[in-house]
Amino acid sequence: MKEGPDIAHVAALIGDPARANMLTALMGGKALTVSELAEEAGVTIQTASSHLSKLDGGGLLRPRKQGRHKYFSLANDDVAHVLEGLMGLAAGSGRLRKRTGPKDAALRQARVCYNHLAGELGTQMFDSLIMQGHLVFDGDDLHLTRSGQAFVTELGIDLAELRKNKSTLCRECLDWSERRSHLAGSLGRAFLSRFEGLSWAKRDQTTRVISFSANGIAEFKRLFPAV
Amino acid sequence: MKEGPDIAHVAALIGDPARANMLTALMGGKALTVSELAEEAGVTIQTASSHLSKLDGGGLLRPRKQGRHKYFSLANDDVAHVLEGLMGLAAGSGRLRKRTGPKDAALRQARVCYNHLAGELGTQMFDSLIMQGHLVFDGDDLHLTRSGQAFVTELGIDLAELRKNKSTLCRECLDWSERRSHLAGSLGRAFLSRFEGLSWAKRDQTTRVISFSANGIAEFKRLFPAV
DNA sequence: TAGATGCTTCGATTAGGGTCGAACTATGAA
DNA sequence: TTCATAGTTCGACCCTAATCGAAGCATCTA
Repeated sequence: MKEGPDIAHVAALIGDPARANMLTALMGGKALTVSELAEEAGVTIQTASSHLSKLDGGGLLRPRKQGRHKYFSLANDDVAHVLEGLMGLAAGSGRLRKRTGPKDAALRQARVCYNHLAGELGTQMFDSLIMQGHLVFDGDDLHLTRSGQAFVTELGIDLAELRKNKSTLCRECLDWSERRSHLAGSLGRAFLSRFEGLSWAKRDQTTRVISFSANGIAEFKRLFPAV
Repeated sequence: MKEGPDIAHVAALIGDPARANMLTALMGGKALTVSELAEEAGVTIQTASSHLSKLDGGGLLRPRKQGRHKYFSLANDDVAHVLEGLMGLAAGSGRLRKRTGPKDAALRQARVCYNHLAGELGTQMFDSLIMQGHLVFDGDDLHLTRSGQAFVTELGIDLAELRKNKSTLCRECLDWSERRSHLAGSLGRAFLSRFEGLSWAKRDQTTRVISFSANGIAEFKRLFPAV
């Protein structure tokens, strides 16, 4: 009847509670096994298996077999982007899964969004990088300037290694809690893993919260002063 | 079980074919009545009414009563943004509702995305505005420069009037066909309606196609030269 | 007031899909 | 080879939600 892509099918895939739980869990960035995702979703392994094959069929996931384990992660940044958008809508219409608790505050401050830093600190980092001229918009794309290249290298990130990766280096991602952009792409990932490597930050394994050490937050504020 | 917004509920709302058809129709930007939407979705009026109250309850729609008619439009740009994102995913996974036909080509060239110009011409306009320095990124937000203000005023757009509106003036919106940004926000709307006012462009009432006149396309290319 | 039109509500039907138990396949360990 | 663990497939059950007819409410026209 109508032209254009079949939006209902994808949305229906995300629309089942069990599958939505799995996808939300995968927003943590870590690849998870079928059993782990079953646990997350609160269903049996058979059910989870069925859901995962549907999600995979819809192009939302990227499966990888390793021995007798099967790992799933989100297919790409676009998927993560849409999921964040949906979270924004859900949060906007005032529906939270649980009442706002202390954990939510932590989530708002710093959380992982499919591998990179999101929340207040995420947007602060993004704004600061722009303001310092390390990152500029080139039309629609984000571009790391010469000064930016020096900056990240100084921090101990291997740019040459990152560029080998076929995925985009810099990319903006909309934050559902902040309603502002933060940095995604392989550079976004690299930042977060560097913070972890320096022991500035640590991911909670079950929630998506990222907790910074006292020293870590100080170093962070030094590198990325608020605008 | 998990923290964060209830993504499944919103996604499930979009995930029903009838509702997805309605939302897609509303991406055209025009407010539509219950009966019109029922027609679009291919269901009876009762069914449509039920669907619409659910969508409204989920915060996706903005209803307005006018006499014995009830008009619905999308609640805001965020909703349109998520829908475009979903279309991108659906298109990416190779699912089109119908085989690609001649109408699709027209859709790719210029279509309406919830009120503003999308497609090739949309991204061309956006890139051109950036390149000419009429539009700049200010952190995460888009900003109309002094030269840009002169530019749009010259074109006959009343900026003072637009600013009275509470919604954002400039905003970027990701295009599912082009995978690039185009201009949304009240300025984006104003551009499109100005093009219509000047008889440069005309919207098809049933599809989302925007057709430019020969003169219109010439003026457009003059104002927004390709980069 | 009477009639027509647009929409909502109620109730009954029905189909699609989520769920899990049980059986089966595949990989790894001993 | 034998056992254990991870995941898939099959089949049956069951529940939600989409659907529409019929009746009711609201608004406009004459």
